[in-house]
Amino acid sequence: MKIEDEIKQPTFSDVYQKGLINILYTAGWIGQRNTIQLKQYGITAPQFNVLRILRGQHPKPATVNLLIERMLDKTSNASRIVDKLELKKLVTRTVCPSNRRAVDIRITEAGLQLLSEIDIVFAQEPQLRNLTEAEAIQLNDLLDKIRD
Amino acid sequence: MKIEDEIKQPTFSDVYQKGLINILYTAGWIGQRNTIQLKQYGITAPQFNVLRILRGQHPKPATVNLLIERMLDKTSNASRIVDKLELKKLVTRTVCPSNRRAVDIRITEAGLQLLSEIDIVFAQEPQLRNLTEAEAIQLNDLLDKIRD
DNA sequence: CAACATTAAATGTATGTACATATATTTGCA
DNA sequence: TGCAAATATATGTACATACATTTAATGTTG
Repeated sequence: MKIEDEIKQPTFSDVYQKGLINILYTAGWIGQRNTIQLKQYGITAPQFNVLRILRGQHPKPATVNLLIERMLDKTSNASRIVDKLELKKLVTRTVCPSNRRAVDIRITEAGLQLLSEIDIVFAQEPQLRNLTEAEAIQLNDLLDKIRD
Repeated sequence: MKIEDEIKQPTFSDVYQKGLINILYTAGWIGQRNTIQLKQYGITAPQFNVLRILRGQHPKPATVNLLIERMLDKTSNASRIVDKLELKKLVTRTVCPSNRRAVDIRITEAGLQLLSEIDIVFAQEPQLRNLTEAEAIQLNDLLDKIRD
């Protein structure tokens, strides 16, 4: 559905303004779908994001700093997201031996197991399925260009 | 900058997965810029969004339901965003005479004045300035197609 | 018209975002 | 060496998100 109809705004000042709104709206639309899918696994989208970063590092640990660098939303509070994951036994947190200011965060076996379950479900229901491969590449190029 | 470098993830499972992450990341990037600009006017992005909807209705009132319909994030809590705007005297809230369950929300003169100031600043610093008009149109088409 | 369902908004709770500040550790250098 | 600056993380506060529940008004129907 066209963005004009989605938010019931018949006109925009120009196509740039419209593009801006469209990115924000579409991101919210995707985020909501993700939230719903993740809910049945008892985690939120930022928690899922952190778990995937930790799996990428596994079996090496990550620090809070590394998580902040790689999170989609760099200003969010990684400490408290790790708190929640630790409560669910999906990650461990130990003082880094070589730098006692830092904290080594590791994904647990339970965390890896949970991610692999979610992977299967997400793979079965591919996102952006409406785009051809060429269109998906085009989209990536346009988005990268916006942030130049 | 390419999304691979932004979040330091050298590869993605496919170009669709990459596009998905790219939309979420770019939306966050835009949102952060907006937040910073709006901060000097003492309002947040959702509050700004609600004010613009109310200006679109002006001088007619809007209900909370209408706001929810038109907000970029439809699941957010419009009641409490209106609370904050009312405290700042940017909107008024009166019981709707024809349906005493509903509330008529109107933007005040101060609210209109604030929006016109922000408009000037935003117009001077156009968003998506790196795209040509043709590219912006292409982007809108791709995003609309994703949500089909 | 009374009882129940529906609708509109507000409120409660857990989590996350944004940002300032605090605490502990390490580093650099006078 | 000792002390200030820098670094790594945690904590506090205000606001927003997500969603369940509550309150009040309006519709509906036997």
